[in-house]
This record gives sequence, C-alpha cells and structure tokens, in this order.
Amino acid sequence: MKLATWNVNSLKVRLPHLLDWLAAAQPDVVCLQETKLTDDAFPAAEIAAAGYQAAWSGQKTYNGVALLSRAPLSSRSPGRPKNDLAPTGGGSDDFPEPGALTEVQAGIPGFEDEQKRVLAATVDGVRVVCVYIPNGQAVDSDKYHYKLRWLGALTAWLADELKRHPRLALLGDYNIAPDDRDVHDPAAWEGQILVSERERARFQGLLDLGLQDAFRRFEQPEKSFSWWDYRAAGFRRNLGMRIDHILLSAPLAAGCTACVIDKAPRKLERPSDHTPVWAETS
DNA sequence: ATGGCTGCTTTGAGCAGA
Repeated sequence: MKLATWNVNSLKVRLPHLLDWLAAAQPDVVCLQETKLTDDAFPAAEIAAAGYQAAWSGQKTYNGVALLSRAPLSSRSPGRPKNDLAPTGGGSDDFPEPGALTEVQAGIPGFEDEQKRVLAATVDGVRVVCVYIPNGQAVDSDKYHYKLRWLGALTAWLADELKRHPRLALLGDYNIAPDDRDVHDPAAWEGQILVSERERARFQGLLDLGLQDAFRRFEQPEKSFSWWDYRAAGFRRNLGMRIDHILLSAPLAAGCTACVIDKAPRKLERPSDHTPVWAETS
C-alpha cells in the first residue's frame, strides 16, 4: 500500500496538480491538508473521475483535511460523492470492499475544536489518520499553547486508537521539524517555532506510542525537506524544513520498503509550498 | 538587517502561513 501526504495550500488552486500527481504517482491512499474549502465545494466528482473515493472535513479560508483512496473499478461510482460518515456502496464496515474508506472520523473525539484538522478512516485494515497540526505562530503565543494542548489530545487519542488498530499510520503536516537535520539552518532556527524543545518533545511523545518515522528508516539525501518558503527563492536555494511526516506503527514499519519526498510538484508553476511525501508498506 | 510570497477575504488591506 502506497500512502501519501500533501499539504496542498488550497485544493481549489492545486486541483490540477493533484490530479496530475495522482496519475503519475499512483498512490493508494492520500492525506491532504489545507484544502481551504467548505464541504459543499469539495471537488468530489473530479477526484472520483481520477479513480479515487474521498472523505473530507473542511471549513472556509483555513485548514481543511481530506482522505483519498484508490477505488477498484467495481466500486467506482462517478457523480456520487461519498463523504461516507454513513458509508454507501462500499460494503458494510464488517466486509468493506477493497480500498473502501470505513469508520470515518473527523476531529479528535472529546476535544472541542472548530478548526478542521483531523480525519481518520480505515482502509484495507490500516487505520489512516490525516492531521494538519497547528502551526503555533510564535513560541509562547496563544497559538503555541493551543498547538501543545492539541498535540496532547492527539497523543492521548492515538494511544487508544492503537489498542484497537495495531496497523496505524499517522500522516500529515506536523509543523514540527523533529531534528536539526530537518532544518536548513539549525543555528538560525534554534528555539523558534517548528523546532522548539516543547514541540519536539511532543513529536517524541508520538514516537513513544510505538510509531516510527518512515523517512528515517532509510538512507536519505542530505538536506531533505518537504516545505520551502515562497519568499526569497526558498526552493531554488533549498532553504527548507522537513515538517511533513509519515509515522507508522511497528507492524506497518516492519513492512515499509520505501519512503520518499517527491519534489516534482514543487517545481511546477504556482506550486504549493509543501511537496508530497509517500511511503510504501507491504 | 529586513523582508522577501501566496491564498484568502462580503475587494482590498490585513491576516495567516511556517
């Protein structure tokens, strides 16, 4: 199963890039962040025409997450958007069709949050959790404390999810660079947002659940990043950060054969500031 | 040293992103 994550920074603007990338990369499951679309505006028909069923949870202007799953020919039904909090046509949750998104959950249960940042679903026995972790803006700001509180709630919920779903993958924009290797200029960024000690401790808290950073299971090029600032020619100069991650529970990590940052979409005209990351698991 | 770009917003300057 090829699992991918991509912060598209407006699905309305980036839909052509997404459709091209689905055709080129052929992922089985895709987690999208920053769709910035209300639910009624989600481009379900275009995505269905590309062979993917979808679930989504959005809002106006900010945030917004979605899950795509490559649907086998038999269960494709173009023109019937299937945001299946109440699944239709994918079989029952007990006997889902291959590729079906079941047990769809938006948000962290019990954590009040108007911001649409979490979407989980089960696909072929894998619990896939798509997250857009808060940015935090500046260390010790209100948004920073919200980020830390949010990560605490996520971690507590995932501890529970892992009991029921030993095969679990957590993908998304974490807004945390876990290590100095993941920062173009660690000295300049020391103690700043995305790299502060408390943020990195929360990332470690996710690893302490038994999750593993798929990217670091393999030898990787130096200065591998997943986001580059639009300003100051960040991409051309490779002034980036690795803040988009795929964490896998032990059974999935054991069967993981590759994890790659695909820089191709970042080279296109009018790109997202993030580029896709994918992992292949058996 | 600073800000540098992009997307969005009841449209136009300000916010947010990271």
